Amino acid sequence: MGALMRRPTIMDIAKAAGVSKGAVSYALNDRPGVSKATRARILAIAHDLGWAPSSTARALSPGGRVGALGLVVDRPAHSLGVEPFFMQLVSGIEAELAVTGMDLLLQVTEDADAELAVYRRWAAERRVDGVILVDLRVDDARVALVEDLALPAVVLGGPDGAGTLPCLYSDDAASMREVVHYLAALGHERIAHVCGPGGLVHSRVRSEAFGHAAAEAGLHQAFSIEADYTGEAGTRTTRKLLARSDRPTALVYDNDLMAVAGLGVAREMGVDVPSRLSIVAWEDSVLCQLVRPSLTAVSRDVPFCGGEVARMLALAVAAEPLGPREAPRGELHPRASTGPRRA
Amino acid sequence: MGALMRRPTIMDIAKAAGVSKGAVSYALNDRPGVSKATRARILAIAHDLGWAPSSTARALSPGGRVGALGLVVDRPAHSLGVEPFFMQLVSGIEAELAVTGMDLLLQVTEDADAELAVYRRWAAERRVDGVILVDLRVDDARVALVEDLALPAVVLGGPDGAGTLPCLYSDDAASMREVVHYLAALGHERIAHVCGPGGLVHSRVRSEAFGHAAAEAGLHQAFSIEADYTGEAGTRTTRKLLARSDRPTALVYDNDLMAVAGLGVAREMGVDVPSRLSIVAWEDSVLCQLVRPSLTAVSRDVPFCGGEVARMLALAVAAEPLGPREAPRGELHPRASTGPRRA
DNA sequence: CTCCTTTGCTGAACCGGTTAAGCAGACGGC
DNA sequence: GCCGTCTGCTTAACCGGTTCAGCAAAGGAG
Repeated sequence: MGALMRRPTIMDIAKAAGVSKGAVSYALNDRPGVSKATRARILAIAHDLGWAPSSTARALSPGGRVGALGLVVDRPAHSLGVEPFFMQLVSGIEAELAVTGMDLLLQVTEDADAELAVYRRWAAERRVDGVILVDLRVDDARVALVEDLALPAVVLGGPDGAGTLPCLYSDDAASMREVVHYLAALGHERIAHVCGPGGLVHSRVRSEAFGHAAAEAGLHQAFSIEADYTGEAGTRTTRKLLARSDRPTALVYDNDLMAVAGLGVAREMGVDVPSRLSIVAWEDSVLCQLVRPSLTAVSRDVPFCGGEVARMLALAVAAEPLGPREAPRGELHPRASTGPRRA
Repeated sequence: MGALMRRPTIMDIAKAAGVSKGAVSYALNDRPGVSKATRARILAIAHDLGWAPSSTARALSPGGRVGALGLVVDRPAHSLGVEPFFMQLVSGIEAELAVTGMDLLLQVTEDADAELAVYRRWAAERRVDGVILVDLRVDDARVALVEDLALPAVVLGGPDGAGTLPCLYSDDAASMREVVHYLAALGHERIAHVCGPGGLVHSRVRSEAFGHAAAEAGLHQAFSIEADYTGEAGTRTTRKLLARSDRPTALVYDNDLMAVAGLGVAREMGVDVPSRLSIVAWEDSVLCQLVRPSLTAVSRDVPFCGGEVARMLALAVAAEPLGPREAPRGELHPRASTGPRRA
């Protein structure tokens, strides 16, 4: 049988077909330069030999692509673990990449500088063809860096602060208006918004939208309070809010984790949800559906966004011009944690 | 200034230093063949030029490493999102890889065949130096495949079913005995164990251990019931269990997600936790600490396991012989969801 | 029949590293 | 003074693809 121990190369195919390396390359890449018959013969042999292109060799050629995209997640490991958002995003990205046979490099970093270092390394070592930026910050150093490195990138977020980079944004302000009007319609006046760090663009957008919507609805006791997305912050902040003499009757949390924490605190402090306190979570997830009472949540199709952003990045890598694109906005899913204000 | 637009190569360094490519390579890789003085000069120039090795070029050389490890996660996207386990594992792996400058390729697949296809592709295209196998199944086809492909791999799980592959296992049986004895000491006799799919090795190990420990403790009404790790399965199974006339007084869940779902069902059905029902979750996570009552859980250091398995894989890639290794066992963290059985 | 174009292929350079082989010069032993 | 060895470097092949220039043969136009 003369079993070939090493993986077959195009040279092996060329010998078997009695043609040159070049001809094989043309045939395998569907490029002109070989006759139909020769192409078919080469493809058949390649298939028989179980040939697959060496990603490293291919990437080495001038203009060659690595066939991989990168995603860096810069959040403390423990909070990250419990947030469905990232894995949902990742599975959406992967579903798209699977189509094109590309891969995803995932990196978890502990701080912003480490994240910048990763992009620098990826660019220098040619590890990826492009990157996806999430959790856009105000004056985000990453935007300037990837522009400077000429590393193709797409921002999930924006469009403010995305610089010249293409981005996929959702109209959080509109969703926030929906939430506020919903709570106002239920009679709530003292509403608190537990938001994420002010350094995050989407956090800022939501807080501003919250303020505007509340003013529009004539709610003068509504306010935002900053937390950091972790369960502990949710617990701490909620305790403080519920201990006030002018206790809010409704709370809007910027993520599901803090909302669940808040629900726990309410229970602990004997504040019944939803009769005494209404709770709305921003990201929806199984979590919101599992706890009791189940949480009213703003739900968006995260896997879809992942796929979309991957598609956009593929275009950006191919140097296709690309502007900001809008994702379907998050929709409010009323569940058991919200109800009319009791007198 | 003569700014160099393209990334510097060793050829650029060689020219600047007035030596050959080979000398530069020796210097940069800390290999003999250049004098101390020349080495220092070359390193300085490399640093000035901001040189970084091209991962693709390096990988192309005979015996060259790609500098990346692969992890495939084969679970439905939505359940995966909420389970802290994977992200914890990933961040542990990354922390280790960051030291050596390697990368992690993550792939999420929807079924076992797709997972096998990924390993085949990675091996054929030389995308990774090795892979980490999680969620070991009984008669796992992946073990045979990676052995066949000569793709270095480490199993997180086992040691049964890991074949000749090195593995990192934890003594789940011992942890399960601890759980059962703890519940027995609280007076519980009717204990149900909501386990994962029987096809998973660790699921089977835990179920058997549960049965043995219960028998040891003289609990003849203890039994395991299979579910699939999703929240819905947790909900459904718990409903069934709590509706029985001989309702269990304690439930042990094989993951945190199902435990949280179970807690919700108990609340819904008016079964108070912990006075009427005790609940133990297997994986610990922020989730267990956030819900009310907080969940008693078996906690293991998942990030540590991730780091350890990455270290082991690095050794396996370097063809160092490697046997099964034991991870610290999961420890029971009693919280508010367990208490003495009430008459 | 000649000239020009197209088709189909070959040969070789190239990407950016690694590494074996070769070689000049210094140095030491006897 | 001669030989052998070690040091420090160069040269060139090689990894597995892509791609450009070149070229022979076939086909069509005039």
